Amino acid sequence: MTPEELSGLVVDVIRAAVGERRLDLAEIPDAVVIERPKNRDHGDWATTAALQLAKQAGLPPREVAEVIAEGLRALPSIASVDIAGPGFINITLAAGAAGELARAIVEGGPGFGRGATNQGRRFNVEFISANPTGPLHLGHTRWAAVGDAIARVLEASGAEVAREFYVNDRGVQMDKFGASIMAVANQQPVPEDGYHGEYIKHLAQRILAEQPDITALPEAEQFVAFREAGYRLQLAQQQGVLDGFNTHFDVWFSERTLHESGAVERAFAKLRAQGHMFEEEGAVWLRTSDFDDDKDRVLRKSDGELTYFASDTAYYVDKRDRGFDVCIYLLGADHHGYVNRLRAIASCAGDDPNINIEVLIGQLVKMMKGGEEVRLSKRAGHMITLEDLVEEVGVDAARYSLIRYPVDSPLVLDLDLLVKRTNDNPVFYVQYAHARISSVLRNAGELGIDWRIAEFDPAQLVHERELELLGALGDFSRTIATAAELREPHRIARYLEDLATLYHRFYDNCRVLPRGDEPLEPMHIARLWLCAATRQVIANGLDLCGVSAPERM
RNA sequence: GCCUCCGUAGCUCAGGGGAUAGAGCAUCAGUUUCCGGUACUGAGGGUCGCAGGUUCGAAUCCUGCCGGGGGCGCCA
Repeated sequence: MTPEELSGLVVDVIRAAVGERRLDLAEIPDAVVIERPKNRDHGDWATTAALQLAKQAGLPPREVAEVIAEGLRALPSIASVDIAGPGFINITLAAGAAGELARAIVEGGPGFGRGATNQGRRFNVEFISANPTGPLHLGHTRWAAVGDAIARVLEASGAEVAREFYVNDRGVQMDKFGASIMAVANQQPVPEDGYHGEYIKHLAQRILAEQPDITALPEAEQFVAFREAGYRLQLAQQQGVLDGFNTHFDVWFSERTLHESGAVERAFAKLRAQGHMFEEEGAVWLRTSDFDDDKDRVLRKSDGELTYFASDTAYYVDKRDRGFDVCIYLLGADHHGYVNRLRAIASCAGDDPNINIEVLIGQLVKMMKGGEEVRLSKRAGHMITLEDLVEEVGVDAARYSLIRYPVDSPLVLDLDLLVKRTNDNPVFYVQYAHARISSVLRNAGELGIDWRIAEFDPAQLVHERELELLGALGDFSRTIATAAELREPHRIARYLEDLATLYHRFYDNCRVLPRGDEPLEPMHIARLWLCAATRQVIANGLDLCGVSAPERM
């Protein structure tokens, strides 16, 4: 039985009790909270329904619990019900009912655990959005992993999701970038405020190889040619690297197209109609201070130039025009000052900033190697890039370790640890469990055991370790739903680590395959189903992290 | 000055108002005729930064302080 099914049973019992006037409730809940008790002595599952409903029922929680417990005890799939503490209801399932979950998981396959809490909602998840003026650094790498995982988790909750990368291909930084490449190509010193990385030299060399006559162009033309060629090459570099990082964007949105397509004018028209635009000192402003922002923002400077803020504004309006219900932004902590102004944009556009826009702020990433912090600097020559990290630890370890912490906690990656193939390294611990199960199932095949077509008797699963494992498996759906709702994919990783531990404990105590010349018993088949179910959940969970589930390692 | 994040075991960190606050590492002590020991079992280790408040109940929510990271001024 899945916890969702159990929740349904509890609701049925409550409804019946209300019908018989044993409970007096104005409103019967659609579902109740079903949790695994921390202490296994308390049974398979627990619900706080009585505590939640006591006030409404006008009864002490324990009396409400007694009514619910009585109804549950009459059900054949429930072995026993206890009331504890202030009114917890602890439930132990009948032998076969708990084990049926393994069948549901195996039959559910890759789709097991998915939910519908976000069915029908369209999300735009924007992340990284680096300038196309250099390689992606470690901060970008965190967003690549986390943003993609958030998108995956949202999809698993039924949502339609677009992953979007905003390309800042307009403005001063692009010009500095172009000027830097041109300077190097002409063997001149790079401007003081330009880009100095080694990659600038490589870009210059490639462009010179492709366009040998480029330095013969007049300076103004040459500058544009270098800038555009560098842009094309650098963007392609970022795209290739992200592709290799298992992060695939649906939309690469160029800031230039925002201006060329008339999106800026459309956005301005909308904001003007909403009544939040005004002119002062020759500049055009958005009155964001009408909302949470601490001051008004300039859209068009007095010299006629559009500000970066104007692009942000038009971009948001454009996303909403494209039909997204919720626009999620992932920004680094160094951009946290943008939160209020972004939310104010939504408000000025007539949207609800608590519904249509979400800005997630992530703390920055540090990296340790040999006990020393490696400093990051986009402008400096010594830059730690996504490729550097992947080269050292691989895509799986990189993604997993970036995902397994809440984004609002600062992250320190210990490279020396991440290359270890031991269980200090959580991704190996989880992947190892998957490989170990795969091995057991392979061995079953070699013994001629086809557990899939053999009859599965779930009542065979009665060992304490088996029930523990089943309980954890049953928590997977709720973990996904919570991770999606809170935009916290790290919960998936933590869940997988707990699940792996419980699998190892089961494996240590419960022999799965018949030994030597032992006959094949129904218990063996049942345990193989449990193994297969566990492997499926681990694989599904790793997929939500964008991490591979190896059958051998 | 204002904003924001953090403060939980020796270390790195989980813990969306619920039962005795958890995990990994580290330390110490154990476990294997045969399915992957890259595993498992046990022990020690805590005024959950401090003080108030909200309520049946607070590590969790609110306020104030202390300590630390980061940010903010027609810049991109």
